Amino acid sequence: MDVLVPRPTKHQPERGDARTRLLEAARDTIREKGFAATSVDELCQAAAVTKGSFFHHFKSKEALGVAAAEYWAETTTAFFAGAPYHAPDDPLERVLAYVAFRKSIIAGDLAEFTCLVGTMVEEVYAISPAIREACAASIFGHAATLEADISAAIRERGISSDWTAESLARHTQTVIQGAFVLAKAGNDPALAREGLDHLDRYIRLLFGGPNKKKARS
Amino acid sequence: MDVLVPRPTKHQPERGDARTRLLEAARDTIREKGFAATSVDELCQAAAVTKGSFFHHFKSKEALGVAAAEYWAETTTAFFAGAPYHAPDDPLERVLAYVAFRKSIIAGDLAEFTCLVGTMVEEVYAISPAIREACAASIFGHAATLEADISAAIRERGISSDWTAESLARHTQTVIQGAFVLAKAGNDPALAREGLDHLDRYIRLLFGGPNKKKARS
DNA sequence: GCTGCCATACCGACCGTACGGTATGGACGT
DNA sequence: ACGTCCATACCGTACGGTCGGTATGGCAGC
Repeated sequence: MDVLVPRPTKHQPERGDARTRLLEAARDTIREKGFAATSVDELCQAAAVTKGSFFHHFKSKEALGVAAAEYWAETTTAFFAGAPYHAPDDPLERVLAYVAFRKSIIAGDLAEFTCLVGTMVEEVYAISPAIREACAASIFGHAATLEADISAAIRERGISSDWTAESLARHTQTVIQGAFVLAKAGNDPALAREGLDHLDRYIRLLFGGPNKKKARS
Repeated sequence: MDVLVPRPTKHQPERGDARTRLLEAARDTIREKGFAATSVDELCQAAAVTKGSFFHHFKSKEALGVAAAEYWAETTTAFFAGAPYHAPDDPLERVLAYVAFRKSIIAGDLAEFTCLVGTMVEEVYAISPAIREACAASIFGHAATLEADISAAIRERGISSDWTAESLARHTQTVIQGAFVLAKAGNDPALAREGLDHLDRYIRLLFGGPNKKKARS
């Protein structure tokens, strides 16, 4: 339990520097135990760095929280940009493929698929505006990546809607975040997948469900 | 599964007994700062009791968390049982009235309308099974109160569904919990109301397609 | 190419305090 | 007289944060 990773002593070790290791440890530990219940010492141990190193890279625990949220935003952006749901030609199919993809990655331990920034913002929204804003940037930034496809789907299908692409994009995140809460409460990932099924059904109904005629404009 | 009933004392009848005051302080403080970031001393100060009194009523901070979740379940059950959304004769109207009611109480400060057990379970699901289960009982117990109306609506409208009343009832809580997460991230209650609008639209679509928005009846 | 110098990265002992929890005893109703 | 309820004083420790220090690598001057 003592030795985890041989510490690279070079200055530019490929993605293996102490700062990154701390951010990864923060990501994993905070997702499991929450921000407040995660101690600096614990993070240092998990990342195999010392406290001196921690406070060299982050001026406070709160700063680590902000950096962790930003790191989360960066890594998830890259992850979803490279995901296969962008393949379909039809924009609505891309949106539905996104939902299916989100559902497909809900597996294994809860802390492996739940959302770091959703977890963090629940507990620190009132006590740390800096962390709250970093979490908001991650969530709403990710939601924004769906807007183009939703807008294109609205246009292509000639839907007349009393809702906007922006609003539906946000709602996907609402359902996903809520699905994680119920999965945690019930300690069952299937509860999260269930929420995604309803989201899929909702989107299909919005874009011409059984009783809806497609009105080509 | 019986729950200890807080008994009134004659000691300081005007303020309620210490146990109840502590539970109310816990409800308010934990909703704002989270469970881990709320200290026992802080709770004692807010409830105007001493630490001796705290540990007389609760054997540990974790036990207080469990009791707070149970207290939340009791008070919210009573609150929703007395709410006006049960009035309509039509079961579907009752379900929609529930959603509208949930939307209507989203106002003011975030900590005034967000869900204690949803907040708590996000941060303690992995470290306190007891609290997690108490939160689960509150969430899923509340969801279950919607099942009868949803089932009746399915029966009455004669729709064939590939989803169950139980599942849709849970989904209402998924959307509500997720709506709170986004509202906290964006620091804006309107984000929560937006989620409820989508939920309303989804339920209407499920029960017979493009019903226009309910005219004020 | 060695030397001196500096910035960055990292180390680990240490500090003040605030934390959860305990021990003990008194007030009060029954 | 006894159990419930509450108050005060206190304890051990784990917390976030500090500080003096070392190791490494880049670079300029010569």
